[in-house]
Amino acid sequence: MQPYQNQSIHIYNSLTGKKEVFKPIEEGYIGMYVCGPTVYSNVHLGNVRTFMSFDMIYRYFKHLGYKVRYVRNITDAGHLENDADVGEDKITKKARLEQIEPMEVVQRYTVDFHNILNTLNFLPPSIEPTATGHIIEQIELIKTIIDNGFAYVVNGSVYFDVHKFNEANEYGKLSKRKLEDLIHNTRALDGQSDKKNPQDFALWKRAEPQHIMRWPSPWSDGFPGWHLECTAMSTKYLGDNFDIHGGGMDLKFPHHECEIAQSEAAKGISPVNYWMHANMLQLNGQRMSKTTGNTVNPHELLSGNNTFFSKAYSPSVIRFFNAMSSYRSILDLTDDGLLASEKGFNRLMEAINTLETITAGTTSTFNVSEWKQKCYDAMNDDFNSPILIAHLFEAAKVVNQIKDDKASLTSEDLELLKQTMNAFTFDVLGLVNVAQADTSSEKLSGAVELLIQLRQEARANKDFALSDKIRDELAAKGIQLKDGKDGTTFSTN
RNA sequence: GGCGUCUUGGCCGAGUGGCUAGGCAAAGGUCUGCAAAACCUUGUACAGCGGUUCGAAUCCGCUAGACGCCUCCA
Repeated sequence: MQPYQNQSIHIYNSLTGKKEVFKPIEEGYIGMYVCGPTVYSNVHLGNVRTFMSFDMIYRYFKHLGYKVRYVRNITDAGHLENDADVGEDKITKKARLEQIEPMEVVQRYTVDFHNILNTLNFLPPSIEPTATGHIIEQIELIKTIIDNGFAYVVNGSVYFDVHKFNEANEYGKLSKRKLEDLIHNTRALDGQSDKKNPQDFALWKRAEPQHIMRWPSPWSDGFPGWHLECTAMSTKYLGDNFDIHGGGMDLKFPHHECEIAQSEAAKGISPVNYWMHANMLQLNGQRMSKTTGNTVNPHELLSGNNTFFSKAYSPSVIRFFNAMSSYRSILDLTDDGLLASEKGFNRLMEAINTLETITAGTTSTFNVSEWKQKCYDAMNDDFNSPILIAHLFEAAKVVNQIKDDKASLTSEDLELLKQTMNAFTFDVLGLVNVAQADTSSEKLSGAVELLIQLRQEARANKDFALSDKIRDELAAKGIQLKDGKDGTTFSTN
């Protein structure tokens, strides 16, 4: 019996606009695809937020005992910048600027991407396929779409015929757009396009001579369209119809809309049962933007080397901050918000450390099993991590009350509380107990313990000048002494 | 301009047609040689104006504002 058999998850499905009961295609197994980064520069912090939310979702599924195949791609072939593009994609443009090979750019930023995610305690996906590794699959997919009459070839490029597709299908059902509206509201293009209609999108693009990344195909030496790679890779590893497809809200249109169209045109079935979209990350109430300079990258956030925040924030604090709001809400990154999260996070960690030191009583004044189910209910309700955290704080309060002899738990309940706290805090939310790791350094704690003892003696002799000196000098070094009932402890910050 | 989302206490941030999270900050208290830290306690908010309802912050309409996509930036 797996834990998921006792839980009923509801997921907000972007396709229907409703929370729906989650039922995997195959019981006990989940196929989940999330659009990964384009590795032509440092990964965008907003992108990291999306991946962080899906990391938490992945962790929760695993916690429930599901076998999850989580596929997150690497877009290393670049994608077209716009319709008027003469065949140069983002990756080659960057490479030329830096005078290096495109695959060198890809390699550098892929490594960088992984470093950041490791630092932030992400679980690696089950498969991390690259676009360049699936050119053949993409070519095959294009052939099928052409054979089915939904794409046409012009000058060595292949375009998806949106109008033809829309005759018997519904283009726009995910983003709630109507083709007629798109037609009326599409800006006049510069007329250089080979496309029959502005709404059509490229499946294959002929490479211009200066384009370095290119592959042979039946139509031309060229490269695949951006929307195609996700369709090719998701269906290859998860099947023509799979459970969950996620990504950032900005990908809903046109990217995900085009994925649906490609799949339906090629296979005749809708590819995804549950579409999930993480909302955007803002910086001080404004959209992050390179052009206006209102942007901070993950390295700068973690190092504190930026002009937006008063200090560096630890990976767990960043994760905690993210989990304090819903993945479907716009999240505004601010110094005040991060500071508040840091304090809250530290308080939670203190309570979890205290939990290891308290002892069981003969009765329970707190219903642990009921509380435990509330934690699950929170996550079952479209992964409502803010509610989960509220429950964790409720438990933290109980722990502190037990420490003050104002509450008690039987040993069974205490054990259950420990297990549940740890499971949700560390396994599901992916937090790391930094404070504990810091103070476990033996040399440091040995030295500080000695100072604590000397200060204790000074205090006993009422030599407060010395005792305060020890306290203040340590504080200046970032070591805080905490006088409690049962002696003095310390923490580093 | 089109389509869509949102507007909650000092700040952040969940949620629900009546039982009104949580965090941060604040105030009071406990502890302490004094502090700090920690802990305890307190705090009735839902943009504005109408409407539906026994009852709305929660449903409907209008207004104002913010944001997103449509157009390179995730």
